[in-house]
Amino acid sequence: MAFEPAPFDVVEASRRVWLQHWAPEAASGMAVYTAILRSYQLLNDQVQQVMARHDLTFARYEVLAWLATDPESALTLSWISKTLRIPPATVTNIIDRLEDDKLVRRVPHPSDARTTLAEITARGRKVATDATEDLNSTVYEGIGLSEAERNKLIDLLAQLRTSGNEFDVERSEEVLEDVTSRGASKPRRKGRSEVA
Amino acid sequence: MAFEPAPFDVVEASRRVWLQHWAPEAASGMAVYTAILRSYQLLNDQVQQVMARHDLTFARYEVLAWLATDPESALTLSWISKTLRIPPATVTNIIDRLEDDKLVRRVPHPSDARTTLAEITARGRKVATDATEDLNSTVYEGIGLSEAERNKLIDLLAQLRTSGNEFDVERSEEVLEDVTSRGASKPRRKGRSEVA
DNA sequence: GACGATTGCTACGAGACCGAAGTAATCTTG
DNA sequence: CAAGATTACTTCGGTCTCGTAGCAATCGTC
Repeated sequence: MAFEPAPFDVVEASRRVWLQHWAPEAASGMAVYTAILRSYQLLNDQVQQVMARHDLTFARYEVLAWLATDPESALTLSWISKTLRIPPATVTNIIDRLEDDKLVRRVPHPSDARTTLAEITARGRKVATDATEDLNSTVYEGIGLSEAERNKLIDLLAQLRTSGNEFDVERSEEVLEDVTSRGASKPRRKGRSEVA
Repeated sequence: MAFEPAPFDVVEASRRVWLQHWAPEAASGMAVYTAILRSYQLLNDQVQQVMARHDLTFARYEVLAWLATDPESALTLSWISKTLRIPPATVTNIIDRLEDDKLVRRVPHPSDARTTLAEITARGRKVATDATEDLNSTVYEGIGLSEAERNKLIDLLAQLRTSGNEFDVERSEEVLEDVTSRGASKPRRKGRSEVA
């Protein structure tokens, strides 16, 4: 289960191969994708080790963490599917597992009989908190860049995501205000659970 | 199969949640991971669509592409496993599938009876070339950043990977020279297939 | 207010992925 | 040169994932 370093920098190797063997004009794009892929593998491996300690997968944790910080402690399955970009069938499976472990409960939606709410249990909240603290100290705080470099990286990736339409650029700001105001005393215009 | 944008920027939303609800000191690290994850999802989706057109998965393509540019047209399974960081059992499975499709052939190693070489076939080379051209034009050339920004991004991710020991930093340079000289007339000190 | 379109979720099945254990060949060390 | 350790690969079994199809509720439109 230990993470073994590759014998050399595969991103740089690929870049050189692309420059001399394939298409030079695609080399930087290829290197971006490969660098993102391998950075993802690196971090994902660490994340998974943390998740294993809490009997979770990252997908299950993600759902749990969003539920834990939701003011209603409940979200619709379709909201989860769209926001975390998890196919509906996979959401069903994830909620099934979380329910098996008593971390979440299915609740019918009060006004729309088609939709189901996932509601976090006290036990689920505890697991979410524990796993988050573990993640924070084990992985997130140890990512090896300065604060300025991290912000630059986050910014460049935001540009990449924006240009690739990874999220609804038009409406994002508006929804973000709503998310940010959670827990504050002022009433929110529209419940998060209703966004879907 | 169409890629649906998330309703808002989940990276930025998570960052705000971390700042106000969890641990502020872990917020930038969390945002880095989430940004990498979602950038990966964005690009991976595009890559997979290309792969599907060529009856490949990305893992199978990656193996094929390395074989296609190897001077011997052959690599040991263990080299593939270590370099592309694919577990041995998965390499076996990948080579099985590639062999089913006649894109690759298993060949015994000339001097070590334990090791097996995967050798690319003419058909495999054609598929690798077609898929690469498709990938280049469909995904890699269309990544939305300037050349300077791409290089900055590649550089930051290289720092991240270096600090996380994603590859053997000590020996990487030496091996890279070897990789780069492939196809050149001068004899290489040591065959790539022998690196393992 | 009825009917077609849409939305929300689930059941099913196939495939990718990979940990662990097993087999076989090679290396190491005395 | 004979164990014992190591290396290379495969087999097996389990989990996660997700495309497709189906069902049920709701919405939109005339």
